Amino acid sequence: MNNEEVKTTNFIHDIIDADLSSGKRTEVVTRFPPEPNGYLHIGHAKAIYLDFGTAEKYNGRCHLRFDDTNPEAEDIEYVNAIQEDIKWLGYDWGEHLYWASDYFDTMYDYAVRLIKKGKAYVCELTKEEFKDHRGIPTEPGKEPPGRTRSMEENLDLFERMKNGEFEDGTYTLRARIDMTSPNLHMRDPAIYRIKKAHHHNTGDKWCIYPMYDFAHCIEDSIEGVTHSMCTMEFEVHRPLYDWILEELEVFQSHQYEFSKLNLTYIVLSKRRLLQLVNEGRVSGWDDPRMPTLCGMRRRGFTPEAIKKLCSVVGCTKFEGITEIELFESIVRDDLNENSLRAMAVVDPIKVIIENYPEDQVDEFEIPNHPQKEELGTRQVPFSRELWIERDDYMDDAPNKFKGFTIGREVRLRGAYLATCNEVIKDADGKVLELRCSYDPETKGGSAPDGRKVRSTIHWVSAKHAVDAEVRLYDRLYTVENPLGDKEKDFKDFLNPESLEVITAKLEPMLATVEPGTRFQFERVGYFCADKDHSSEQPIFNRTLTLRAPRKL
RNA sequence: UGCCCGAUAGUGUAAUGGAAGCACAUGUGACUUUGACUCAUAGGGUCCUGGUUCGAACCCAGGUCGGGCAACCA
Repeated sequence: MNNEEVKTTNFIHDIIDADLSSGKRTEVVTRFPPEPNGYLHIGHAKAIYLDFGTAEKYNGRCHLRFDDTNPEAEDIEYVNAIQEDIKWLGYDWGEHLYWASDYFDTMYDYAVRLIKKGKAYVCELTKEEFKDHRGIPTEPGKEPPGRTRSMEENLDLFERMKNGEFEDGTYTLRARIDMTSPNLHMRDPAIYRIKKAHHHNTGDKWCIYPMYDFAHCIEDSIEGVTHSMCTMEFEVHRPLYDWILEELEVFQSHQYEFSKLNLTYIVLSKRRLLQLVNEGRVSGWDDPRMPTLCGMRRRGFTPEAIKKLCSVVGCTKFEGITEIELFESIVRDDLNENSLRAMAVVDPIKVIIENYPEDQVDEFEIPNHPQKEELGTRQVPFSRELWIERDDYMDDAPNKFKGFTIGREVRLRGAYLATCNEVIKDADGKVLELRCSYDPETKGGSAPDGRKVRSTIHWVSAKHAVDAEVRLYDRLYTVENPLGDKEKDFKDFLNPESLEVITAKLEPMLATVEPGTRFQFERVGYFCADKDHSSEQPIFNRTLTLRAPRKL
């Protein structure tokens, strides 16, 4: 899992190649333009990967630009979180951190320039009135009265809008394009509106703010962005993007659209994510079940796996839905390669090794990774009483079963071979403990006489075990596409078993690790020490189970 | 019944007029001190109808199906 993603190509890179070889462009400048009104999720990761990754591939640069043109919706609290998430993914914007609000003065001047060209006018229509004038897709619109206003009067009105002489909603500045255009976005779109709102960067300097369509292309142009990538829903806005830059006669940035990421069992709309948080369906934005980058980080997913996914799904204009299994496979591949092994028992039953001395303790040196000797070993204590998984005992087990059954010899991973002699159950038949005997000649887990055991199970010494809160996470929804049923709300498909909290028995080393450290608990799954994990209060989150084992 | 975009195995994506590949998923087998990993192996695809061409997934025409667009949001 390295930098191979930079080698990928796609239709936008084909265009860049052509632009570079034709001389249309001599460098590649991209930008990632989040609005600071929420947390970044894996859909944004695709955009970040494309924006930063493309700049990287062409030795260009990628700007981080906060698109803060709507003070009512935005909040500075998101700014740091967004930067942290981008850095976590491994990208660096260097000194190229910008704000749309940096350009408010220029945007105002540009608006005045349009008015002077007769390409913009002040419109006194209310929202509803304009809606009526705009018409519907199949019928042309009607010209608003302000369209014929003189340039001088427009200039005066616009300045008075800026000076705060009018209330919110009374006037807008509109581009004067074509009320009959088949593209609704070209029917005299609003480019400035009055909003007497405090802005986190510009304070109370402005009471008019530019609309996205006007602001975004100008931001791109000012920064010299050559290839401005966004998702498909902006495709119909592109004629307006081009129109504004052409009328302004400024640097012509170009917009390219790709389809956004969709994954089965995942919902990515900001509004719905907010609902989950507000209604307490999850513990917060960084709940490990959330598809937010902070949630996925807490869950134990790696930035490398997220980027690899973005690389593998590619970049096209086709809006499909990628199976989550692809991502899970990439995650397991990464975690299998890079996480250390440990032993933990999540559903414990007691094993007593009857012929093992009461006070004896063995320290076994067990490899941290079966295929990577260089990752070293660790000491794991063994004693007379152990915890093993409830699943690792079965009455009258078939041959294929890997675990104890009466009379069968099993390998205790890295320790000894042991045979189960007796099972003790309660009145309901629930297994309470196993009575076993071990072979002292099999230290380390192999028999001097060469006899084979088909089963190896994990264990934790009861005397040394550390109790930990372990959070077993599963898919947040029960269906592939929770938004697919028009009759039902997506929350109707919430998986009631998406979180199960248990107390597990850990090998002692695990209590001492730093929050965020990832492990494979052998034969159980991949786990990550939670951000609140400590040696006094160990907490682990399950990232994923191991690949589903074959059925018996 | 307006405009824009799209369609390649179950899913995602290559092939840019010259043998339809890859990954995930699925089936089978081998190996294993993790039922993991690894290895081997199998099945499965160009939306439809015409046209151009020696040759079409690719170019053209018409259709079908899917998505997007009517905030003073981004």
